[in-house]
Amino acid sequence: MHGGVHIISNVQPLRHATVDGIAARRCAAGLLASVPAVMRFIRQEMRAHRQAQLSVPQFRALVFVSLSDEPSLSAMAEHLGLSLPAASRLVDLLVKRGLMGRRVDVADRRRVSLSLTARGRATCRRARRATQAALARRFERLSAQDLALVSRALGILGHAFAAGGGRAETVE
Amino acid sequence: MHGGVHIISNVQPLRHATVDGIAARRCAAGLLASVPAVMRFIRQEMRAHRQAQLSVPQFRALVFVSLSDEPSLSAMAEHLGLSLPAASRLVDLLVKRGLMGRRVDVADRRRVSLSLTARGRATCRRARRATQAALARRFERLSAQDLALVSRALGILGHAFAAGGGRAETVE
DNA sequence: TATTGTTATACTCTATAACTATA
DNA sequence: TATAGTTATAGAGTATAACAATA
Repeated sequence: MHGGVHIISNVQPLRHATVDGIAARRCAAGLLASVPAVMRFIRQEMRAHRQAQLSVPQFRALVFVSLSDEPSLSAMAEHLGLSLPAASRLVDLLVKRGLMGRRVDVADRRRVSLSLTARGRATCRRARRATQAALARRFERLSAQDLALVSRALGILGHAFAAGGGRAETVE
Repeated sequence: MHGGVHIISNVQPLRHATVDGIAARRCAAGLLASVPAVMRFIRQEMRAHRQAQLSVPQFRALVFVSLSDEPSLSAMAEHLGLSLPAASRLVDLLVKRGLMGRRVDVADRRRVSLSLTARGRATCRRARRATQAALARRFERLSAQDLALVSRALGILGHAFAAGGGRAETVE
C-alpha cells in the first residue's frame, strides 16, 4: 500500500498495485489456500495418536507453559490469541486430565500460576514427536532444495505472525 | 526414513538421521510452530469482517463449491477432510444463511448436489478479499526477496498437503 | 476503580453411532 | 448388500456478557 511506487503493467493492474503489494497479495492467497489444509493434517495427527490425544490448542497451551516460567492465565491467553474465558476453559480440561497445574499466586492473589505436571511434560513431548514425525514423512518426498526453501519461509512466517507480531516460539 | 543414506555427524545425531530426514524434521518443527498462529490470524480476520462473518470451514466450503461443478456432499467432505456428518451440518448452516443451494440429484437420488447462491458467491468473494488484504498487510513489512521465497514455499506446501496429497486448490 | 479470573450462555466444529433412502 | 446422507449425541473451541475477588 505504501512500500514501492513502481506500477507493473504486464500484470493485471490491481488497486494500489505496487511491486510489494502484488507479491504480498500473492503470498496472502497462497496462505489462504495452503494453511487450512496443513492445519487439518496437524489436527488429525494430534488426535490420532493414542497416548497423547491432544487438540491443537491443548498442545499449544502445554508448549507455552513448558517454555515459560509459571505464566499467568492472561499471559497464556494473549500468547495463544484466546479470550480469557476460552483460556480458562482450556486450562480446566488440562488440569482435569492431570497435565497442568493451576495455583493462586501468593504475591498477587488475583493471578493464577500455570505449570506442567510430569505427565503433562511427557504427553507434550510425545505429541510433538509423533506429529513432527508424521509431518516429516510428508516432507520426505521433497527435494533437499525445496526443504531448505520451505524451512526458511516458515521461519519468516512464524516471525510475521507470532502473537503481537513479535517473537516466534520455536518448538524444539 | 528411506531417502538418503548419508549420515551427518556435525549435527546432533537423530534416530534415522539422514540429510533429508533432518531437513524434513526441521520443516516439521517449523510448521508446528508457525501454522497454528497463522491459522488463528486467518480465523479472526474471517470472523471480524462484518458483512461476511464466515468461519474458516464455511469459507473453505464455499470456495470448494464455487470451483467445482455441482459437487456432491461426499466430494466436499473428502476435499475438506471432514466426516460426512460434519459436512452435512456445515451445509445445513450455509443453506440456512442463504449462501448455498442443496438439491437431490435426479440421476441418483441418494446424491445431493451443492451450488452457491448469488449471495454465496458475493459473500465468498468479499471474505476472500478482506482476509487477503489483512494478510497482505502483514506481508508488506517483508522484503521483496522474502516475499518471493514465502510465495514459492507456500506453493510447495499446498501441494504437499492438499487433500489426498494430490492437487492444491488455488484461491484466486 | 482497575485487574484477573470464573461462570453463564450460545454457537460452531467435529467425531462416532444409528438410522433412512436409494441403487 | 453397498452407497449417500441425515439425525442423535457428545465433547471441544470460542466469543460476549455478567459476575466475583483482589489490588
